[in-house]
Amino acid sequence: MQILKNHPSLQHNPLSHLFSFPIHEVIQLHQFERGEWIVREGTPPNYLFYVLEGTAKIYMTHQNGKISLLNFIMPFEFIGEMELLQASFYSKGVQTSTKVTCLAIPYTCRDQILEDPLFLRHLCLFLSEKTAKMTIKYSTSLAFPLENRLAEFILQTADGDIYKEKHVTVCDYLGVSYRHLLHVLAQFCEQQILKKDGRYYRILNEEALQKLAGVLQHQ
Amino acid sequence: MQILKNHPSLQHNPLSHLFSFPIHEVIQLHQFERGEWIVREGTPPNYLFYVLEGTAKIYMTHQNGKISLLNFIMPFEFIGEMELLQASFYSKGVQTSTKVTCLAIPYTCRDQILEDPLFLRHLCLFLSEKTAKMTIKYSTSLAFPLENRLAEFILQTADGDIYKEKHVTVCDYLGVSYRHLLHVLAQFCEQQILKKDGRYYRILNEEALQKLAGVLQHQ
DNA sequence: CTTAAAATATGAGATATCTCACATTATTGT
DNA sequence: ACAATAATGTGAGATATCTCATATTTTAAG
Repeated sequence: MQILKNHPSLQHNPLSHLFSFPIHEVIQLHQFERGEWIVREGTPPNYLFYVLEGTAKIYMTHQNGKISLLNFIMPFEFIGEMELLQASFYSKGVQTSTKVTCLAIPYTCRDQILEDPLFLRHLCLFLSEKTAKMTIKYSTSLAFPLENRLAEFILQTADGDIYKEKHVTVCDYLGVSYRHLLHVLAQFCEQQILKKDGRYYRILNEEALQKLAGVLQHQ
Repeated sequence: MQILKNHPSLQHNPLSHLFSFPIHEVIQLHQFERGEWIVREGTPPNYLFYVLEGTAKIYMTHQNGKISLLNFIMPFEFIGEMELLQASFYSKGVQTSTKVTCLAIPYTCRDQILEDPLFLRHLCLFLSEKTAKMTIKYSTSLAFPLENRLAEFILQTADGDIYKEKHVTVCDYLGVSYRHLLHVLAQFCEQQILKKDGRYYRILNEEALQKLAGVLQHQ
């Protein structure tokens, strides 16, 4: 992790207008390498982060050794906001998938931050969307088999007609075993929906995927 | 649904201190009978509700006809806060399980409400907890079989050593089929963990349930 | 009190998903 | 360039969970 000083993003940062005090005096710019842990599971961070560039993954480990990939974090999302609000919150692990640049506001400003109505409203909106997405994930995970959820995931993450996500990541994300993920992918290939092309999969029949994903229909 | 006028709860309501304007001038007291729908799925409400007494259930219907019972709503929780924040939010259905009394703030006050820092902070905290709970539900639902999740649910809802939740509700809540729920309950009976007593189940071996629930271990 | 609707119950067979064991290929750190 | 680690791939058998069909009992509505 690296702290960038005197970087232009600091003066004209996208959060400053949410605060009534001169946030640029305390805000920092942190840069993480790919694969670094921004937050270690169980250890609350000392900053509220706001991602400017890059993506990361939120993980948690269960007693039985299973690992859940709870979500991807994208630019313009917060990290550490739940620990800021509730000191007792159990921190999930956050690991970068790419190089990540983010704004970092030290928790020492907690009281000031949590009194700014513009910021709080922004945070409410963020949390509301976060809840809504997680609720959808929860309910679809119970109501539909992998076939449908994977179809949606492939459509969401494909680059043109090429699907190339890492299996290990995907099975943590969709909450199924590696074995079963491969099994359903093989099924898609048999049905001529996908075609394995070396290390990638090529989408042969996008309509079929859309049909499978369509039944999830979350508004 | 009934609107109670001039009720003492209105003057000394637990929300008034969160607002900088005289909320008691606009706040109402609504009372719903058992089984009534406070919010119809897909139809945003016109009020922000705050439950004072009673409990309710949040439902959503999937394309394939499956119904998810997303959560129980307890006293001192909000209803309709997500629609208040995001007009585009798809409303889930909310049905009372008992008689429910709640404070109702008309959406016409939206702009005033969403500028009050104390209220916003309270709402952030509420949403943060809501997200955290849903995240736990999501990840445990994927990582553990019904056996463990049901054990926890029985411990949470039992009245002394008597478990008497409705099967239909429970299988919507835990996201499994009715058939499978009965199957696992029968297993518990075989293992002498429960004993069916007419319409109820009696807990014979609480330690066994605690052991099963223990592996969920969410901090 | 009667009837319709909801909830409970059970069997049997299908399917989705998991575990484990093991082999092969990338990727990464030194 | 090499070794260690991570990721991929496959088979076989077990288990969790679902679907459907059908019967009985309880609850709610008129």
